[in-house]
Amino acid sequence: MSDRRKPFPFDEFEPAWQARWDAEKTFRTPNPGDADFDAAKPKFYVLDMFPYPSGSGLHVGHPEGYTATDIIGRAKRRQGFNVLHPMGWDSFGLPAEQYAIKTGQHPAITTTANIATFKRQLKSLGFGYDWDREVATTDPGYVRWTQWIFLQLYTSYFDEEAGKAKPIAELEARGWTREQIDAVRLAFVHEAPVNWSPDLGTVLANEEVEEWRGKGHIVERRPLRQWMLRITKYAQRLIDELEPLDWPDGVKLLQKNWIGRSDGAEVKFQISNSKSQISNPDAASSGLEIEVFTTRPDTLFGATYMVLAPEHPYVAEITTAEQKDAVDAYVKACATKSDMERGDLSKEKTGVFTGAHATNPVNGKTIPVWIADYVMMGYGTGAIMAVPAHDERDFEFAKKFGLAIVQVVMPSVPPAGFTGLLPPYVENAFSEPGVAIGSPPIGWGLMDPRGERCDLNGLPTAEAKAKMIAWLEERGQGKRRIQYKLRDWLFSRQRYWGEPFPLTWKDGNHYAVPDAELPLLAPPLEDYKPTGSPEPLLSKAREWVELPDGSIRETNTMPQWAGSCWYYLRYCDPSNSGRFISKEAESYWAGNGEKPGMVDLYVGGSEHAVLHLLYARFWHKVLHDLGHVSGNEPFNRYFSPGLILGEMEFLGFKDAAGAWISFKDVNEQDGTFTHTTSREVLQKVVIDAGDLEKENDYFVLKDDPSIRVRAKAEKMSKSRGNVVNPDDVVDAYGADSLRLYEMFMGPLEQVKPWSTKGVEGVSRFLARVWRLAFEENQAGEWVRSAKIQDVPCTDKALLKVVHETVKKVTDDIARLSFNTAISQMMICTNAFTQAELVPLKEFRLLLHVLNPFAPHLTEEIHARIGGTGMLANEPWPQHDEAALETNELELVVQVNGKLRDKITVAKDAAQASIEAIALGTAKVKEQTDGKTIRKVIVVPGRLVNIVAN
RNA sequence: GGCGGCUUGGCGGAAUUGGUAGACGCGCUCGACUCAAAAUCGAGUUCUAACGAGUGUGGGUUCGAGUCCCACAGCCGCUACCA
Repeated sequence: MSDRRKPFPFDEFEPAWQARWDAEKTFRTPNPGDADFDAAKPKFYVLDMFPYPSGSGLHVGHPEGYTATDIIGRAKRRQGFNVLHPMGWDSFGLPAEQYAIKTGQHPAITTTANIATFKRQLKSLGFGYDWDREVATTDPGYVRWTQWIFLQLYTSYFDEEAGKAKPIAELEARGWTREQIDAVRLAFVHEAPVNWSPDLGTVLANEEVEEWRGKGHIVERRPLRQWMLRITKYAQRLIDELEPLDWPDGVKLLQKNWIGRSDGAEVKFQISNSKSQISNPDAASSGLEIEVFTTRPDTLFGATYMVLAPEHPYVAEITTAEQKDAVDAYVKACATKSDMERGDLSKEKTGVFTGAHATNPVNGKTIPVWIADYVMMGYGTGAIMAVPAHDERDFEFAKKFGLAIVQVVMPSVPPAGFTGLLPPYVENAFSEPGVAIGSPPIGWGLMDPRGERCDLNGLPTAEAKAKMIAWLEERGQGKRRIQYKLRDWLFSRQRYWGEPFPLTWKDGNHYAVPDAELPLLAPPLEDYKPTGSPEPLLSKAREWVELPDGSIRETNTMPQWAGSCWYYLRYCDPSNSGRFISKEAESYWAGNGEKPGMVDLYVGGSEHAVLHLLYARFWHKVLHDLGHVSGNEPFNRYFSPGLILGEMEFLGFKDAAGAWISFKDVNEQDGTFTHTTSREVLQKVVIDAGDLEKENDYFVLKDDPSIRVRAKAEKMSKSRGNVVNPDDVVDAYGADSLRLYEMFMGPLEQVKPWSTKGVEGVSRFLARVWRLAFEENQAGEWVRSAKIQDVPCTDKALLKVVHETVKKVTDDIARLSFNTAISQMMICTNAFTQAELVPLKEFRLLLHVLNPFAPHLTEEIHARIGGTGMLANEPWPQHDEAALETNELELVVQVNGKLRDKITVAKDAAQASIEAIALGTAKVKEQTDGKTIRKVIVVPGRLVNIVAN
């Protein structure tokens, strides 16, 4: 590789420029208070999602987003902004800990080594980061403030009336008891079934379960005492305050769906034969009530049975003696089932009758109470009223167990053959909105003992819902309820490599560690192996845990999310030891208040579009409520780059019998496919793109259609062996080529396959730019080209292309449309190549706009052709509008919408004369011959369309 | 099942508000240079011999549709018994 002749000497000048940017701190960002800070400059905060420094180093997916932000940052800087573009490390995490388990090496050592590799790689790509602001979530100086923020949550509660967090000191002043306060803290202790993984030795958040299961780890349900964060209090604000943000609609929707607001009602059902009643038949009035949540209170007249989750606390109480054995067996079976088994939709509904009955509050009817695992304890009240006619799941269940089905809604547009009476739904449930019927059933109102009647008949679903809720509320039988899917955030882990909770326990109470003692760091352990029991790893360090005054430390640690929830704040003031961010820095980087968010542009993978972004927004809102930050959102604009897939591969072909024969080895020299299992050569076929014909998702060889070759791009992965290492690309083609290629592949947000040939293409383009300025002499040295001359540009067409390029590149950068910007610069370069001579001034304009994309190459050329200073410090160029103007325009002439001819007219030609010219051309006459001209449409500067028939 | 996205040459993709479909790059073909090759430079390249046809399929709106509307199909992503 090293003796391969380079098309331009990037291997010499790229490291030199990187060293110079480092030494001169070219991309250092002045903060308020610094000597070189200029308050008049507007701020621009462009942020990358910081990486987890894994052992395998940078992946080509990383530079995709990083190059995009680097281009924006460099351009904005030259456009007069004070640009904050920092980088850091999300350095807590499981892999370093698992490595420690294997080797006994402290995770900090592994982490430091990995960070060094990542940093070297990032620098080799020439990114203009302000490395003075580098942060790592594992730094003691950072942990300290992560713990401090946790204590802010711990010492706050959510004031429902104000709709915001407030310090618990206010409650203490009001004389609240410790117990009352602990019940409302934003960080609280909760005993609940959680996802425990014995082999990882930790509890996982619901959201993380599938990820780790997928990697082959065991995850089971267990009731454990855990720390939780009360994010559910912010559910509504997390929806509402999303609205003004400049995020992709898809991501906003994803967050909204995750929070999952449902509007409905809570309805009370009286249990008519709970044990307490059975033992004391007179105590009917104090009978047990069970609340259900429903989004369709309008269907209450159609509720024919009730279902409780197997874990529902009243199951044991209401179950009759006859049903006890069956119920116990069912509950036990559900408890041992994994979530996966329970969630399997394809399986049949199961359930058991409890023997109990409930009274439907609207019609006094007695309905049976069942338990079934299709009702979840974690959502709503863990109990439902079943309306089989109007809910698919209830319908399926009722069918299976022979329960009554009563229709109470009919479609607004009755189906064909509808008689007007009730054809009980026999095929499917009708779950869409419609019109209420049978609510109440005919004649029923007269029989109501209290003379109360809730008549929904004839009302459309929305109105029927509202009326029913009002009716229930009036009688205390239920109330409107808004339910969210979002659950409180399980915040504790039992790992070693995470922030310890700054808390101690004494006599069953928890206490905050005093601020002066932060950061509270975990002690080194000799053995990092999980204990196998849910006891946190830190509990092994007895000396650390047991304090002289008899209290003990909390031994849980925080999840990896903790550090990434606020790192964007720390970059604004990374070394402040007195505050997590100074007031001045916060107020400057938060902006002028026109926009809710602090970060102007946030770029990072969509795998974080729900959790990380939601968690960071939650923390930011709490800090905002407590007066620590001025805006209520962290990220104004968010953008996620599309995944880069591996190179397209030829995977196999179909044999005569139609069976897929897979092969991995294609000998490109003789074009033979080798069968992977037998290793014998099956057939000789030359694979050549031109020989292939597309057919569905595979290709057919033109001369032998029986042989099919499938081309497919797949995710990069070690097991597939299609991972591209950025270091190799930089070695072979240079950093500028890698940067440019990743931006040229296609729209930033799109999923796209890697192509080595594509890298060669952009590398050739950069070489062409280089050769505009230099030519190689006999000695193999690059000397200034004779074509490049410091003379005024007399070539109007060339001047036009150059200024079009300045304009388009400027616009495209703002639109994040880098692929089209690059294409325009290629057009410009081709124009220079074909020109007689290269006028220096115009050539410099190209270098200026190419600079953010290919910073090394452009700086090198600039310096070698006598430029002073660095392009990076030059103001951004402006295009000359006059150069874009032309005297003549080419117009398209269409007849009936079809292109027939082209005409050239003066720029300011009158419409009438354009029409006359268009109608007069030979081709138009030919097309309109014998027809009547009905209409002539002239679109100025574009076309003429003649309508004739 | 639900929600979202996508579908344009041999390939990646362009067409910002409805106005020349296929920019730019890859690949391929031919030519120049070379003993030869690589590199480089130049010409060509949607399909079709041509008339014409053509942006997943069928319909609609419009002088004009890749772009807007309706229906359908295929692919990808997320989510999942959320009452």
